[in-house]
Amino acid sequence: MSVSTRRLRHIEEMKETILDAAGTLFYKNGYEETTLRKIATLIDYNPATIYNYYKNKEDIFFALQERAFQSFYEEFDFYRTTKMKGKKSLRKMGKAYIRYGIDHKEDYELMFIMREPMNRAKAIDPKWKIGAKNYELLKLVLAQCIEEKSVRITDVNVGAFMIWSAVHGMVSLYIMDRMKMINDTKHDKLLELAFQQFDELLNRI
Amino acid sequence: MSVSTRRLRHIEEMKETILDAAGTLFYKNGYEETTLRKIATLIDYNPATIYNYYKNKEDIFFALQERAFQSFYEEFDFYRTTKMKGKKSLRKMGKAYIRYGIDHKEDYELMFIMREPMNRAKAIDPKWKIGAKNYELLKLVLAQCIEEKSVRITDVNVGAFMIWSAVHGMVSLYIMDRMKMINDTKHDKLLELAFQQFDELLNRI
DNA sequence: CAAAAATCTAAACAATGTTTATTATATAAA
DNA sequence: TTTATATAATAAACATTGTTTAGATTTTTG
Repeated sequence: MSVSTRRLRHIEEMKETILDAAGTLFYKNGYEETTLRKIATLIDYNPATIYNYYKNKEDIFFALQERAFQSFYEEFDFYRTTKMKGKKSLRKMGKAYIRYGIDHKEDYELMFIMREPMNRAKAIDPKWKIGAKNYELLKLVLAQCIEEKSVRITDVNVGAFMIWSAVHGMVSLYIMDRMKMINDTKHDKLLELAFQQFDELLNRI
Repeated sequence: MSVSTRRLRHIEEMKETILDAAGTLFYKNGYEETTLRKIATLIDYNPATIYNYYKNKEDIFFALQERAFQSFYEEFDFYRTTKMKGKKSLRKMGKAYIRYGIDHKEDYELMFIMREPMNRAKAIDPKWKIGAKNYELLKLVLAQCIEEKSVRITDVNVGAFMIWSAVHGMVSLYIMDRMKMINDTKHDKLLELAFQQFDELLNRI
Protein backbone atom coordinates (compact mmCIF):
# COMPACT_ATOMS: atom_id res chain seq x y z
CA MET A 1 0.00 0.00 0.00
CA SER A 2 1.43 3.31 -1.05
CA VAL A 3 1.97 5.94 1.54
CA SER A 4 -0.44 8.43 0.07
CA THR A 5 -3.29 5.92 -0.06
CA ARG A 6 -2.56 4.92 3.49
CA ARG A 7 -2.68 8.56 4.43
CA LEU A 8 -5.98 9.01 2.68
CA ARG A 9 -7.34 5.96 4.42
CA HIS A 10 -6.23 7.29 7.75
CA ILE A 11 -8.06 10.52 7.07
CA GLU A 12 -11.19 8.58 6.17
CA GLU A 13 -10.92 6.51 9.33
CA MET A 14 -10.49 9.58 11.47
CA LYS A 15 -13.44 11.29 9.86
CA GLU A 16 -15.52 8.23 10.54
CA THR A 17 -14.39 7.94 14.14
CA ILE A 18 -15.28 11.55 14.72
CA LEU A 19 -18.61 11.11 12.97
CA ASP A 20 -19.47 8.06 15.05
CA ALA A 21 -18.76 9.91 18.25
CA ALA A 22 -20.70 12.95 17.10
CA GLY A 23 -23.60 10.71 16.17
CA THR A 24 -23.60 8.89 19.49
CA LEU A 25 -23.75 12.16 21.39
CA PHE A 26 -26.24 13.72 19.02
CA TYR A 27 -28.68 10.83 19.18
CA LYS A 28 -28.42 10.81 22.94
CA ASN A 29 -28.44 14.52 23.77
CA GLY A 30 -29.36 16.54 20.71
CA TYR A 31 -27.55 19.17 18.73
CA GLU A 32 -26.83 21.91 21.24
CA GLU A 33 -25.57 19.49 23.85
CA THR A 34 -23.16 17.90 21.42
CA THR A 35 -20.03 20.00 21.83
CA LEU A 36 -16.71 19.60 20.10
CA ARG A 37 -15.02 19.10 23.43
CA LYS A 38 -17.35 16.24 24.32
CA ILE A 39 -16.77 14.63 20.93
CA ALA A 40 -13.01 15.00 21.40
CA THR A 41 -13.11 13.58 24.92
CA LEU A 42 -15.14 10.59 23.76
CA ILE A 43 -12.51 9.61 21.20
CA ASP A 44 -9.53 10.67 23.35
CA TYR A 45 -8.34 13.49 21.16
CA ASN A 46 -7.79 17.15 21.56
CA PRO A 47 -10.62 19.34 20.28
CA ALA A 48 -8.23 21.03 17.87
CA THR A 49 -7.49 17.72 16.18
CA ILE A 50 -11.03 17.56 14.91
CA TYR A 51 -10.37 20.66 12.86
CA ASN A 52 -7.81 18.73 10.85
CA TYR A 53 -10.64 16.59 9.54
CA TYR A 54 -13.70 18.80 9.54
CA LYS A 55 -13.86 22.47 8.78
CA ASN A 56 -16.20 23.18 11.68
CA LYS A 57 -19.08 21.87 13.72
CA GLU A 58 -21.63 22.51 11.02
CA ASP A 59 -19.53 20.43 8.67
CA ILE A 60 -19.74 17.49 11.01
CA PHE A 61 -23.49 17.70 11.12
CA PHE A 62 -23.54 18.10 7.41
CA ALA A 63 -21.77 14.76 7.17
CA LEU A 64 -24.17 13.29 9.70
CA GLN A 65 -27.02 14.49 7.56
CA GLU A 66 -25.45 12.82 4.56
CA ARG A 67 -25.22 9.57 6.46
CA ALA A 68 -28.86 9.88 7.44
CA PHE A 69 -29.86 10.39 3.83
CA GLN A 70 -27.92 7.31 2.90
CA SER A 71 -29.70 5.11 5.42
CA PHE A 72 -32.97 6.70 4.43
CA TYR A 73 -32.28 5.86 0.83
CA GLU A 74 -31.56 2.24 1.61
CA GLU A 75 -34.83 2.00 3.49
CA PHE A 76 -36.81 2.81 0.40
CA ASP A 77 -34.73 1.14 -2.23
CA PHE A 78 -37.07 -1.85 -1.94
CA TYR A 79 -39.85 -0.01 -3.73
CA ARG A 80 -37.68 0.40 -6.79
CA THR A 81 -38.06 -3.25 -7.76
CA THR A 82 -41.28 -4.40 -6.13
CA LYS A 83 -43.93 -6.05 -8.28
CA MET A 84 -46.75 -4.77 -6.12
CA LYS A 85 -49.57 -2.76 -7.58
CA GLY A 86 -48.87 0.97 -7.56
CA LYS A 87 -51.50 1.82 -5.00
CA LYS A 88 -50.41 -0.81 -2.55
CA SER A 89 -46.82 0.22 -3.05
CA LEU A 90 -47.70 3.84 -2.42
CA ARG A 91 -49.56 2.97 0.76
CA LYS A 92 -46.68 0.90 2.07
CA MET A 93 -44.23 3.63 1.21
CA GLY A 94 -46.24 6.16 3.13
CA LYS A 95 -46.46 3.91 6.16
CA ALA A 96 -42.76 3.20 6.00
CA TYR A 97 -41.98 6.90 5.73
CA ILE A 98 -43.91 7.69 8.87
CA ARG A 99 -42.43 4.73 10.72
CA TYR A 100 -38.93 5.79 9.71
CA GLY A 101 -39.49 9.35 10.86
CA ILE A 102 -40.72 8.23 14.25
CA ASP A 103 -38.07 5.58 14.77
CA HIS A 104 -35.21 7.84 13.66
CA LYS A 105 -36.40 11.21 14.73
CA GLU A 106 -32.99 12.80 15.09
CA ASP A 107 -32.12 11.72 11.57
CA TYR A 108 -35.45 12.93 10.34
CA GLU A 109 -34.94 16.26 12.01
CA LEU A 110 -31.53 16.55 10.42
CA MET A 111 -32.81 15.74 6.96
CA PHE A 112 -36.14 17.50 6.78
CA ILE A 113 -36.53 19.97 9.62
CA MET A 114 -33.45 21.51 11.17
CA ARG A 115 -32.04 24.81 10.05
CA GLU A 116 -28.57 24.01 11.41
CA PRO A 117 -26.62 22.07 8.86
CA MET A 118 -28.43 23.85 6.05
CA ASN A 119 -26.52 27.10 5.73
CA ARG A 120 -23.66 25.55 3.89
CA ALA A 121 -26.07 23.54 1.83
CA LYS A 122 -26.99 26.64 -0.09
CA ALA A 123 -23.96 25.99 -2.24
CA ILE A 124 -23.67 23.02 -4.55
CA ASP A 125 -25.30 20.16 -2.71
CA PRO A 126 -24.39 16.70 -3.96
CA LYS A 127 -26.32 15.15 -1.17
CA TRP A 128 -29.72 16.55 -1.85
CA LYS A 129 -29.50 14.26 -4.81
CA ILE A 130 -30.14 11.34 -2.50
CA GLY A 131 -33.24 13.08 -1.23
CA ALA A 132 -34.14 13.88 -4.81
CA LYS A 133 -33.64 10.25 -5.74
CA ASN A 134 -36.15 9.11 -3.16
CA TYR A 135 -38.50 11.78 -4.32
CA GLU A 136 -38.17 10.45 -7.85
CA LEU A 137 -39.06 7.05 -6.49
CA LEU A 138 -42.25 8.46 -5.03
CA LYS A 139 -43.04 9.98 -8.41
CA LEU A 140 -42.40 6.67 -10.11
CA VAL A 141 -44.79 4.80 -7.86
CA LEU A 142 -47.35 7.56 -8.15
CA ALA A 143 -47.08 7.54 -11.94
CA GLN A 144 -47.89 3.84 -11.85
CA CYS A 145 -50.94 4.62 -9.73
CA ILE A 146 -52.08 7.22 -12.20
CA GLU A 147 -51.68 4.80 -15.03
CA GLU A 148 -53.62 2.17 -13.11
CA LYS A 149 -56.26 4.81 -12.49
CA SER A 150 -56.20 3.73 -8.88
CA VAL A 151 -55.76 7.22 -7.65
CA ARG A 152 -57.56 10.56 -7.82
CA ILE A 153 -54.55 12.40 -9.09
CA THR A 154 -53.70 13.58 -12.57
CA ASP A 155 -50.41 15.45 -12.29
CA VAL A 156 -47.46 13.46 -10.96
CA ASN A 157 -45.41 16.45 -9.87
CA VAL A 158 -48.20 18.17 -8.05
CA GLY A 159 -49.44 14.91 -6.56
CA ALA A 160 -46.02 13.87 -5.33
CA PHE A 161 -45.45 17.10 -3.49
CA MET A 162 -48.90 16.96 -1.98
CA ILE A 163 -48.36 13.43 -0.73
CA TRP A 164 -44.94 14.23 0.62
CA SER A 165 -46.35 17.25 2.41
CA ALA A 166 -49.08 15.22 4.02
CA VAL A 167 -46.83 12.54 5.46
CA HIS A 168 -44.09 15.01 6.34
CA GLY A 169 -46.69 17.10 8.13
CA MET A 170 -47.83 14.14 10.21
CA VAL A 171 -44.34 13.03 11.11
CA SER A 172 -43.02 16.47 11.95
CA LEU A 173 -45.98 17.55 14.06
CA TYR A 174 -45.55 14.30 15.93
CA ILE A 175 -41.82 14.34 16.56
CA MET A 176 -41.63 18.06 17.25
CA ASP A 177 -44.21 17.67 20.00
CA ARG A 178 -46.81 19.85 18.36
CA MET A 179 -49.57 17.31 18.78
CA LYS A 180 -49.83 18.66 22.29
CA MET A 181 -52.08 21.28 20.82
CA ILE A 182 -54.64 18.57 20.22
CA ASN A 183 -56.74 17.64 23.20
CA ASP A 184 -56.93 14.02 22.20
CA THR A 185 -54.03 12.28 23.86
CA LYS A 186 -53.85 9.10 21.84
CA HIS A 187 -51.42 10.57 19.36
CA ASP A 188 -50.14 7.33 17.89
CA LYS A 189 -53.62 6.12 17.10
CA LEU A 190 -54.62 9.48 15.67
CA LEU A 191 -51.57 9.47 13.44
CA GLU A 192 -52.42 6.04 12.13
CA LEU A 193 -56.03 6.94 11.45
CA ALA A 194 -55.08 10.20 9.77
CA PHE A 195 -52.81 8.36 7.40
CA GLN A 196 -55.55 5.86 6.66
CA GLN A 197 -57.94 8.69 6.03
CA PHE A 198 -55.51 10.34 3.66
CA ASP A 199 -54.91 7.08 1.87
CA GLU A 200 -58.64 6.57 1.35
CA LEU A 201 -58.91 10.09 0.07
CA LEU A 202 -56.53 9.18 -2.69
CA ASN A 203 -58.65 6.22 -3.76
CA ARG A 204 -60.66 6.48 -6.92
CA ILE A 205 -63.98 5.38 -5.42
CA MET B 1 -51.88 55.32 41.05
CA SER B 2 -50.51 53.25 43.89
CA VAL B 3 -46.85 52.60 43.99
CA SER B 4 -47.15 48.86 43.62
CA THR B 5 -49.29 49.11 40.50
CA ARG B 6 -46.84 51.57 39.01
CA ARG B 7 -44.11 49.13 39.77
CA LEU B 8 -46.01 46.34 38.11
CA ARG B 9 -46.62 48.52 35.10
CA HIS B 10 -42.96 49.35 34.90
CA ILE B 11 -42.13 45.67 34.88
CA GLU B 12 -44.63 45.09 32.10
CA GLU B 13 -43.18 47.95 30.10
CA MET B 14 -39.68 46.67 30.50
CA LYS B 15 -40.70 43.17 29.50
CA GLU B 16 -42.29 44.58 26.41
CA THR B 17 -39.32 46.74 25.52
CA ILE B 18 -37.06 43.74 25.80
CA LEU B 19 -39.44 41.61 23.79
CA ASP B 20 -39.68 44.18 21.03
CA ALA B 21 -35.92 44.36 20.75
CA ALA B 22 -35.58 40.59 20.81
CA GLY B 23 -38.23 40.33 18.11
CA THR B 24 -36.56 42.91 15.91
CA LEU B 25 -33.27 41.07 16.05
CA PHE B 26 -34.87 37.66 15.72
CA TYR B 27 -36.87 38.56 12.63
CA LYS B 28 -33.81 40.08 11.07
CA ASN B 29 -31.09 37.60 11.97
CA GLY B 30 -32.66 34.45 13.40
CA TYR B 31 -32.38 32.74 16.75
CA GLU B 32 -28.70 31.98 17.14
CA GLU B 33 -27.65 35.45 16.04
CA THR B 34 -29.94 37.07 18.56
CA THR B 35 -27.76 37.38 21.64
CA LEU B 36 -28.61 38.87 25.00
CA ARG B 37 -25.85 41.40 24.59
CA LYS B 38 -27.24 42.59 21.28
CA ILE B 39 -30.70 42.87 22.76
CA ALA B 40 -29.29 44.83 25.69
CA THR B 41 -27.29 47.13 23.43
CA LEU B 42 -30.33 47.83 21.30
CA ILE B 43 -32.32 49.09 24.27
CA ASP B 44 -29.35 50.71 26.04
CA TYR B 45 -29.28 48.44 29.02
CA ASN B 46 -26.80 46.13 30.59
CA PRO B 47 -27.24 42.45 29.70
CA ALA B 48 -27.68 41.61 33.36
CA THR B 49 -30.70 43.90 33.59
CA ILE B 50 -32.63 41.62 31.28
CA TYR B 51 -32.39 38.90 33.89
CA ASN B 52 -34.50 41.03 36.21
CA TYR B 53 -37.38 40.60 33.79
CA TYR B 54 -36.85 37.27 32.11
CA LYS B 55 -35.46 34.13 33.65
CA ASN B 56 -33.26 33.38 30.66
CA LYS B 57 -33.01 33.52 26.89
CA GLU B 58 -35.40 30.67 26.36
CA ASP B 59 -37.96 32.51 28.42
CA ILE B 60 -37.75 35.48 26.08
CA PHE B 61 -38.40 33.30 23.07
CA PHE B 62 -41.17 31.60 24.95
CA ALA B 63 -42.79 35.02 25.27
CA LEU B 64 -42.13 35.73 21.63
CA GLN B 65 -43.82 32.48 20.77
CA GLU B 66 -46.80 33.48 22.84
CA ARG B 67 -47.01 36.76 20.96
CA ALA B 68 -46.86 34.90 17.67
CA PHE B 69 -49.71 32.64 18.74
CA GLN B 70 -51.73 35.68 19.63
CA SER B 71 -51.29 37.26 16.23
CA PHE B 72 -51.94 33.91 14.61
CA TYR B 73 -55.15 33.62 16.55
CA GLU B 74 -56.35 37.03 15.46
CA GLU B 75 -55.70 36.09 11.85
CA PHE B 76 -58.18 33.27 11.99
CA ASP B 77 -60.77 34.70 14.31
CA PHE B 78 -62.70 35.76 11.21
CA TYR B 79 -63.74 32.21 10.46
CA ARG B 80 -65.50 31.98 13.77
CA THR B 81 -68.37 34.16 12.63
CA THR B 82 -68.41 33.86 8.86
CA LYS B 83 -71.62 32.84 7.11
CA MET B 84 -69.79 31.12 4.29
CA LYS B 85 -70.46 27.53 3.42
CA GLY B 86 -68.26 25.11 5.29
CA LYS B 87 -66.30 23.95 2.30
CA LYS B 88 -65.54 27.44 1.08
CA SER B 89 -64.59 28.46 4.58
CA LEU B 90 -62.29 25.49 4.89
CA ARG B 91 -60.62 26.27 1.59
CA LYS B 92 -60.05 29.89 2.54
CA MET B 93 -58.71 28.85 5.92
CA GLY B 94 -56.21 26.56 4.30
CA LYS B 95 -55.05 29.23 1.91
CA ALA B 96 -54.77 31.75 4.71
CA TYR B 97 -52.77 29.30 6.81
CA ILE B 98 -50.24 28.78 4.07
CA ARG B 99 -50.05 32.49 3.31
CA TYR B 100 -49.52 33.24 6.99
CA GLY B 101 -46.75 30.69 7.30
CA ILE B 102 -44.90 32.09 4.31
CA ASP B 103 -45.34 35.72 5.24
CA HIS B 104 -44.37 35.18 8.88
CA LYS B 105 -41.92 32.39 8.63
CA GLU B 106 -40.00 33.20 11.80
CA ASP B 107 -43.24 33.21 13.76
CA TYR B 108 -44.31 30.01 12.09
CA GLU B 109 -41.02 28.40 12.92
CA LEU B 110 -41.37 29.50 16.52
CA MET B 111 -44.89 28.13 16.83
CA PHE B 112 -44.79 24.91 14.86
CA ILE B 113 -41.25 23.87 14.11
CA MET B 114 -38.45 24.96 16.42
CA ARG B 115 -37.24 22.86 19.27
CA GLU B 116 -35.82 25.85 21.12
CA PRO B 117 -38.51 27.45 23.20
CA MET B 118 -40.19 24.11 23.73
CA ASN B 119 -38.23 22.63 26.59
CA ARG B 120 -39.97 24.73 29.19
CA ALA B 121 -43.25 24.07 27.48
CA LYS B 122 -43.23 20.57 28.81
CA ALA B 123 -44.71 21.94 32.00
CA ILE B 124 -48.18 23.46 32.20
CA ASP B 125 -48.62 25.42 29.03
CA PRO B 126 -51.35 28.04 29.09
CA LYS B 127 -50.38 29.19 25.65
CA TRP B 128 -50.91 26.01 23.73
CA LYS B 129 -54.51 26.78 24.50
CA ILE B 130 -54.36 29.46 21.81
CA GLY B 131 -53.07 26.91 19.35
CA ALA B 132 -55.71 24.50 20.58
CA LYS B 133 -58.33 27.19 20.11
CA ASN B 134 -57.43 27.58 16.46
CA TYR B 135 -57.43 23.86 16.09
CA GLU B 136 -60.92 23.76 17.52
CA LEU B 137 -61.89 26.33 14.93
CA LEU B 138 -60.65 24.04 12.18
CA LYS B 139 -62.69 21.25 13.68
CA LEU B 140 -65.75 23.46 13.78
CA VAL B 141 -65.50 24.36 10.13
CA LEU B 142 -64.77 20.78 9.20
CA ALA B 143 -67.78 19.58 11.19
CA GLN B 144 -69.92 21.92 9.16
CA CYS B 145 -68.44 20.45 5.98
CA ILE B 146 -69.25 16.96 7.15
CA GLU B 147 -72.78 17.98 7.95
CA GLU B 148 -73.11 19.59 4.53
CA LYS B 149 -71.75 16.39 3.05
CA SER B 150 -69.42 18.52 1.01
CA VAL B 151 -66.40 16.57 2.09
CA ARG B 152 -65.09 13.04 1.90
CA ILE B 153 -64.43 12.83 5.60
CA THR B 154 -66.40 11.16 8.35
CA ASP B 155 -64.44 11.68 11.55
CA VAL B 156 -63.81 15.27 12.57
CA ASN B 157 -60.84 14.54 14.80
CA VAL B 158 -59.04 12.38 12.31
CA GLY B 159 -59.89 14.68 9.43
CA ALA B 160 -58.74 17.80 11.24
CA PHE B 161 -55.35 16.35 12.00
CA MET B 162 -54.97 15.12 8.47
CA ILE B 163 -55.78 18.52 7.04
CA TRP B 164 -53.49 20.29 9.46
CA SER B 165 -50.72 17.88 8.58
CA ALA B 166 -51.13 18.51 4.88
CA VAL B 167 -50.95 22.28 5.06
CA HIS B 168 -48.27 22.25 7.73
CA GLY B 169 -46.27 19.90 5.57
CA MET B 170 -46.46 22.24 2.61
CA VAL B 171 -45.57 25.33 4.60
CA SER B 172 -42.73 23.78 6.52
CA LEU B 173 -41.09 22.10 3.53
CA TYR B 174 -41.28 25.46 1.83
CA ILE B 175 -39.92 27.71 4.56
CA MET B 176 -37.28 25.27 5.73
CA ASP B 177 -35.86 25.14 2.21
CA ARG B 178 -36.55 21.45 1.68
CA MET B 179 -38.22 22.01 -1.65
CA LYS B 180 -34.69 22.14 -3.02
CA MET B 181 -34.94 18.39 -3.19
CA ILE B 182 -37.47 18.81 -5.95
CA ASN B 183 -36.05 19.41 -9.37
CA ASP B 184 -38.88 21.67 -10.38
CA THR B 185 -37.87 25.17 -9.44
CA LYS B 186 -41.21 26.95 -9.51
CA HIS B 187 -41.86 26.28 -5.86
CA ASP B 188 -44.53 28.89 -5.31
CA LYS B 189 -46.60 27.60 -8.19
CA LEU B 190 -46.13 23.99 -7.11
CA LEU B 191 -47.26 24.88 -3.61
CA GLU B 192 -50.37 26.51 -4.92
CA LEU B 193 -51.23 23.60 -7.19
CA ALA B 194 -50.59 21.05 -4.47
CA PHE B 195 -52.99 22.84 -2.19
CA GLN B 196 -55.57 22.94 -4.96
CA GLN B 197 -55.07 19.25 -5.57
CA PHE B 198 -55.52 18.49 -1.90
CA ASP B 199 -58.62 20.63 -1.76
CA GLU B 200 -60.14 18.78 -4.69
CA LEU B 201 -59.29 15.51 -3.05
CA LEU B 202 -61.49 16.50 -0.16
CA ASN B 203 -64.46 17.10 -2.43
CA ARG B 204 -67.28 14.59 -2.46
CA ILE B 205 -67.75 13.06 -5.92
C1' DC C 1 20.54 9.32 10.64
C1' DA C 2 18.99 13.90 9.55
C1' DA C 3 15.39 16.77 7.10
C1' DA C 4 10.79 17.31 6.07
C1' DA C 5 6.25 16.53 6.36
C1' DA C 6 2.27 15.02 8.95
C1' DT C 7 -0.30 14.87 13.14
C1' DC C 8 -1.55 16.11 17.56
C1' DT C 9 -1.72 19.17 21.53
C1' DA C 10 -1.66 23.05 24.95
C1' DA C 11 -2.90 27.43 25.32
C1' DA C 12 -5.21 31.28 24.07
C1' DC C 13 -9.10 33.99 21.74
C1' DA C 14 -13.45 35.92 21.13
C1' DA C 15 -18.16 35.34 22.03
C1' DT C 16 -21.90 33.32 24.44
C1' DG C 17 -25.46 32.75 28.52
C1' DT C 18 -25.60 33.63 33.27
C1' DT C 19 -24.40 35.04 38.29
C1' DT C 20 -22.55 37.96 41.91
C1' DA C 21 -21.33 41.92 44.31
C1' DT C 22 -21.84 46.72 44.17
C1' DT C 23 -23.46 51.09 42.95
C1' DA C 24 -27.12 54.34 41.80
C1' DT C 25 -31.97 55.52 42.15
C1' DA C 26 -36.38 55.99 43.74
C1' DT C 27 -39.56 55.44 47.70
C1' DA C 28 -40.77 55.61 52.78
C1' DA C 29 -40.28 56.94 57.30
C1' DA C 30 -38.15 60.11 60.73
C1' DT D 1 -35.51 67.76 54.62
C1' DT D 2 -32.89 64.18 55.92
C1' DT D 3 -32.24 59.41 56.82
C1' DA D 4 -33.28 54.50 56.13
C1' DT D 5 -34.97 51.11 52.82
C1' DA D 6 -36.36 48.77 49.15
C1' DT D 7 -35.66 48.70 43.88
C1' DA D 8 -33.14 48.93 39.59
C1' DA D 9 -29.21 48.93 36.94
C1' DT D 10 -24.46 48.00 36.35
C1' DA D 11 -19.59 46.36 36.07
C1' DA D 12 -17.06 42.52 36.48
C1' DA D 13 -16.45 37.90 36.63
C1' DC D 14 -17.58 32.80 35.54
C1' DA D 15 -18.13 28.77 33.01
C1' DT D 16 -18.68 27.09 28.29
C1' DT D 17 -18.76 27.39 23.70
C1' DG D 18 -16.53 27.20 18.69
C1' DT D 19 -12.23 28.20 16.71
C1' DT D 20 -7.17 29.62 15.83
C1' DT D 21 -2.26 29.69 16.62
C1' DA D 22 2.17 28.24 17.69
C1' DG D 23 4.72 24.63 19.18
C1' DA D 24 5.76 19.76 20.24
C1' DT D 25 5.60 14.86 18.77
C1' DT D 26 5.43 11.47 15.69
C1' DT D 27 5.92 9.56 11.07
C1' DT D 28 7.76 9.50 6.50
C1' DT D 29 11.41 10.53 3.21
C1' DG D 30 16.00 11.19 1.23
